[in-house]
Amino acid sequence: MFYICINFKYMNQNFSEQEQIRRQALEELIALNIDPYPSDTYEINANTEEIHKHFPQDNTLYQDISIAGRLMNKRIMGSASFAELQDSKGRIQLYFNRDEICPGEDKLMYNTVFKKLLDIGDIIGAKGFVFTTRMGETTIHVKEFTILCKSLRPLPIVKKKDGKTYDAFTDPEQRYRQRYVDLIVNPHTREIFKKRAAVIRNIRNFLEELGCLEVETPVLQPIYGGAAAKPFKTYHNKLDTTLYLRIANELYLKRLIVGGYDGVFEFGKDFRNEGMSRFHNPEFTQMEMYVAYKDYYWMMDIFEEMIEKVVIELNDSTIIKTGDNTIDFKRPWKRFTMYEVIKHFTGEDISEMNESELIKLAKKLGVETDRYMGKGKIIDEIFSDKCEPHLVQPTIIMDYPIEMSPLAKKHRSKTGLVERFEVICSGKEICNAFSELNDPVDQRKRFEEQLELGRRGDPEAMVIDEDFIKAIEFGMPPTTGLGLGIDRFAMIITDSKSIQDVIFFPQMRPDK
RNA sequence: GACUCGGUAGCUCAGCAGGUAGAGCACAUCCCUUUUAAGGAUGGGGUCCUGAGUUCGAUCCUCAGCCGAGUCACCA
Repeated sequence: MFYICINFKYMNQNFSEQEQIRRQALEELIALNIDPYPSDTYEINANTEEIHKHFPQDNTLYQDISIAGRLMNKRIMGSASFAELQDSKGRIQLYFNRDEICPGEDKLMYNTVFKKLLDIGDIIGAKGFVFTTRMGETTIHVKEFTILCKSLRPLPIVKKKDGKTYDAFTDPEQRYRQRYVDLIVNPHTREIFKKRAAVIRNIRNFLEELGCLEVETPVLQPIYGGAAAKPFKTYHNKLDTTLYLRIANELYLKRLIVGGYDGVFEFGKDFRNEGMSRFHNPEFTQMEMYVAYKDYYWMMDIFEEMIEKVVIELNDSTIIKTGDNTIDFKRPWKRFTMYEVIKHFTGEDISEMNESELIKLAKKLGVETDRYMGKGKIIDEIFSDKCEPHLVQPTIIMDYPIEMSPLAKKHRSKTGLVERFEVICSGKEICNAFSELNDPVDQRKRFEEQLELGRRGDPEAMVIDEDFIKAIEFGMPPTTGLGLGIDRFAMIITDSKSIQDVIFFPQMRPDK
């Protein structure tokens, strides 16, 4: 009669059979005086990547190794068995032989501990030597193993053969909600986040070499500003005041330029209480930088240089395949003014148009407008709708209408425009930059125009930041600033379809 | 927010004119001293997303809800 002894303790707790069995194995280990969660350091002197890199060529190496990782597979063949160990670098096969694990009469470590009590997902340490099996696979001949952590939940087992993947753990919801499982089981996911980290590291190095100071500014702000967006609102009890989670870093970073730094930058989370999509997560990472005594032309050059360098560093080439597009980041990129690019894609010269003519044009082009949209916003709509999606290669679009850029400096020669540029790539904006407005009188006027837009109903109109005006009344040197969406850029670099693929824990509805 | 698709075992999925479910992997028992997604045999495992309705009977049909994915709309 078939019979499994399941401990009563676990019967009524809604554990699945596999969870019950693992909990029982845990108890049996304890009963055998084996600590399933030992605290000592486990000394390691090899990793899977190194072994695979050097071993078959020089088989005198790795004859006395100690390695640790997660058990990902077990193939028991009687008194000789194979398993797979996964560490942070990759995987390697382990060979277990009963009489070597247990040289004496007592075969417990092999027959019971290895064969029965060790499960896929457990973390173990192994000591032994590396050899090549008859099948030609580099393998660790294990002479001794140690349980470092018992796993109580079964892991999805992804298998591969001839480049085909079986039983892949692919359900996006589960991958995002249980990112730890995704990371264990899908090596590609770990690579994406290493690349993301490398993007940030390379940008940071570049900016430090440029002489900029990395700074941190408040996330909790009494007045949000620096962008057109809806904020998250929160409350500080002791101060009895409403605070907002920042939507941009801009106004604080410019205060630091007022304070006398020549260049500052910040990698920061910004928060926008708006829709979510594969391009939008409520919290996202932005790098903003401000450099004194420079203008937006200088920034265009520096940004091109920085991105080209980062792409080469990560990719060994300036060419990146992303989605259906092949993008070449090689300098110099094409540069157009906004009016030029609109003329190019719509055939319309809008440079002399007033608001009502623009509304008429938008209608003609099938671009929706709202009552509260000002001239700048309508132009932006036309651009976003009719031009942006066509711009695949990195392209600098410059000289924006003044109405949609309340923090940018008036253009030195073109009336009605500001010295602002964006870089569009793969149909999406990846950065936004200007010659910063440092005329406090003009700045106050611009804020007031925003108030007017707010009165007309624009939910994203900016509010006046009196302290910021005060700061620039003390005098801010001519400055150029730039914001780079790190998530969006990481999507391009890692060929990810969704922003959720480049954020470890994307925002999800609470799990029910 | 609108539309489309989906939610069945730990994982990947099948199923059904409406008669309370299947496969592979994983798991368990036994056999097996170099196997390669995958040795052999046997076996256990499911509130078929939730709730209501239709029905003798619903995993399946209807309605509502929850969650997710994709497309579109807005912000980066």
